Amino acid sequence: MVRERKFSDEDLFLATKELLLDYGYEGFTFGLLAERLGVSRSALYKYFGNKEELIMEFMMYELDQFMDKLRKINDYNRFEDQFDYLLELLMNHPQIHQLIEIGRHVPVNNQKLKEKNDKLDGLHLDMYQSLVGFVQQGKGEGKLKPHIPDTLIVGYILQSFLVPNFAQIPHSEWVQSIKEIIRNGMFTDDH
Amino acid sequence: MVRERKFSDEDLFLATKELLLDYGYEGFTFGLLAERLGVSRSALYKYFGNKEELIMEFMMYELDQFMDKLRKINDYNRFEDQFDYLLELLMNHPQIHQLIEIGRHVPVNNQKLKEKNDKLDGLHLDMYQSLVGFVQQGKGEGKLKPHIPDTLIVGYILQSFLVPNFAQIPHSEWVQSIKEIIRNGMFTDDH
Amino acid sequence: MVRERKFSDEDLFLATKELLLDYGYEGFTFGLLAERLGVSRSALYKYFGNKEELIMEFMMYELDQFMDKLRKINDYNRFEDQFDYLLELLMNHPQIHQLIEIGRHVPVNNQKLKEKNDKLDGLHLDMYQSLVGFVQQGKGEGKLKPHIPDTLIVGYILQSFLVPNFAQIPHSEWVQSIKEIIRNGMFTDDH
Amino acid sequence: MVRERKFSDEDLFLATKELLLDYGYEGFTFGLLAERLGVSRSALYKYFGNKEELIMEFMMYELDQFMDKLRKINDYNRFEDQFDYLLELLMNHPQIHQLIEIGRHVPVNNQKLKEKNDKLDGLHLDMYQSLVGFVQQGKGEGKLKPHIPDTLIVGYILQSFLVPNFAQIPHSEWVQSIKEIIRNGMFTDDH
DNA sequence: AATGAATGAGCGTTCATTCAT
DNA sequence: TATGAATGAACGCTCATTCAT
Repeated sequence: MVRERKFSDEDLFLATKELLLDYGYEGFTFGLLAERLGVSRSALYKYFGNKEELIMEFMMYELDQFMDKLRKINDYNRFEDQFDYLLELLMNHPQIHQLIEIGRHVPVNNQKLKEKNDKLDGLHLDMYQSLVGFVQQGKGEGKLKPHIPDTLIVGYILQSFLVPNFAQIPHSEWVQSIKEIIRNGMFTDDH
Repeated sequence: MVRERKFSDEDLFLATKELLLDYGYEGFTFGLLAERLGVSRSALYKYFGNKEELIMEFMMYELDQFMDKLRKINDYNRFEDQFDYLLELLMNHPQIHQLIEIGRHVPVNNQKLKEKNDKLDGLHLDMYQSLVGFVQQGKGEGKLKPHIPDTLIVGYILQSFLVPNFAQIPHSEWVQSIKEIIRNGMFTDDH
Repeated sequence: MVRERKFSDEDLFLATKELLLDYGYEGFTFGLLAERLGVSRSALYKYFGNKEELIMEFMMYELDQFMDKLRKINDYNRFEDQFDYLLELLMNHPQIHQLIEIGRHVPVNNQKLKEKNDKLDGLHLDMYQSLVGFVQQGKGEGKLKPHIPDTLIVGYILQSFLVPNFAQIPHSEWVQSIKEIIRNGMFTDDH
Repeated sequence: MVRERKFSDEDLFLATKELLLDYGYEGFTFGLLAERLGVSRSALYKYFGNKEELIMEFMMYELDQFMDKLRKINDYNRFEDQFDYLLELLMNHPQIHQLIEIGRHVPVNNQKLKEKNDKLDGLHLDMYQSLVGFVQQGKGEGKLKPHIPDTLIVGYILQSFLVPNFAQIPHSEWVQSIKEIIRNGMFTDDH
């Protein structure tokens, strides 16, 4: 009964993700996105009322997916296992932190957007609490140093995956090293 | 005899720095800069052919200054002292990494720009090598774990200062904790 | 056997009228009209080639209806009765003049439209002549001042109903006053 | 020291006036205006922050000029003379009423605009009061019929000059007839 | 007959950049 | 050296219009 769409939501969200990471919020334009999808700029407005809305929807889509996986951290009882699971997860979603930062740049002008933003904040909070919960479990088990602020630990772990791997170190080695730094730092023990 | 310039390079670069950090690359405009300097937009074109060039020049200026200080790391013989000096330095230039990231967003369109970009890459390399030298000294002294890639160590240290301090942890405590994570990780020793 | 239309011409023209009066020619959009009719925008194109055409058709429909009533003016023999009938009629179609003005804004781009426009002008002429006929009858009966141009009299009567009633004078009083001005002017007789 | 302007404010306001009358508020575009002035659209933004502002400024300019002349109505003592002066004035500014109506369409979004709007409302009020004063003087002198609402008299006089002169009746005759209708209506006295 | 998908022209607006003085 | 005037490309967005089902 009707023409077939030239692009799926997945296509669009994937392109959005790449462009956002490459150009940031300001640098992201409908022109860029439309070009990448092979459609006209105006076509995008059929699905998203405006730029903010598009990015908000994308953020929710992305965070939703991430949260589904993050919540599975509670399938593990021991902190060590949770830690392994978390790092594995972050490895596969290395830019989640960066995306969230970009999301903070979205100006919230109207009611409709405000609702989306609140929903997004909710997801954000979920994630944060999930991670703080994990940190506290670690401290409770005596595994994490108690005097380091929770927020620093959380931020640090997220940030770790943003270190650019210029020298193209093989992935597994890179991750192993990150894990080790997080666990035991960079310094040897004989100090 | 000749009219005096209404603004110095220092003024200009300082304003540029603040604006870049506040608004990002896309948000940075000649209008903002001119306004802050109290001159007309077109006046800026006497000194910088275009926006990219201006930012490139600024980057070089900034990196140059930073490198002058970074090179002083060699005034110290012991790795531990170098480490302390480096962290102190980074603490006072927390945005150096961020600025470099912004610099990466500058599109390189023409030859002239390409030359500047290469020059900047050169400085970048200097900095990188200086830091890698420091890392190797640390490894040589048996202080740094030898199996962690040099580039990861360098990147990690730089990145550390970008973890956002949302919870407003006092600065000295925050820095101490960062140092400790870098040195000895987040985990306790009883493992 | 065939699918039934989801909206009648009457529905459509009524909606068009309201929207035109509310939003003017520029503010009138297919989107608004489609929404009010509960159909898709593209459905409208089955019946009207384009926006201008639609408005033209509407104008003709509207003028036709009005003319049917206006022609009844000839049911009356005496000018006075015709005058009363006319004012009554205009009172009940106060926007007819306004709609005609809006109609003038429609750009006539192509041949097909030009034909419609000519047809509309024809109707317009009918109306005009009908009114001029009325005026001449008035002059023939010695009721209307012979030296005032026919077209001014016609235009004036039509225009009278467009004076905005900002002060919310009650309708009957307003109309009575208009009638009086038309008949005997604003000035008292003692001059 | 600087390039010469390609158009004066007078040029611009004149073009604005014509376009507003031809196309209405919605139909008026920067593209149209720029084209008529022979400059680029963006050049206009040097002088007017946005469309609303431009139209507001124009309105004030236009009303200011009109008010300067309207105020001179008080140079005359007798109502009859005032009446003659007023009609003469309106003849030379036939669209003033129409322009004000268009002015009402301008959406007032921000503070700066609100101020301009208030100023405009002030001018508007001046004009209205000036005219109502004139009407009351006429009633006081027993020249105007006391039972016709002031606002209708004012509106009617303003509206009179909007009757389109399709038949191209010579100007002086047209005006004389309008005057007569206003004074003594369309009807002869023998009724 | 009717639909949702898509396009393209145009709008208001911003901004880097060039021009003429 | 510095300026205000002007341009043109691009942006976010709207809407009449066409397409394919």
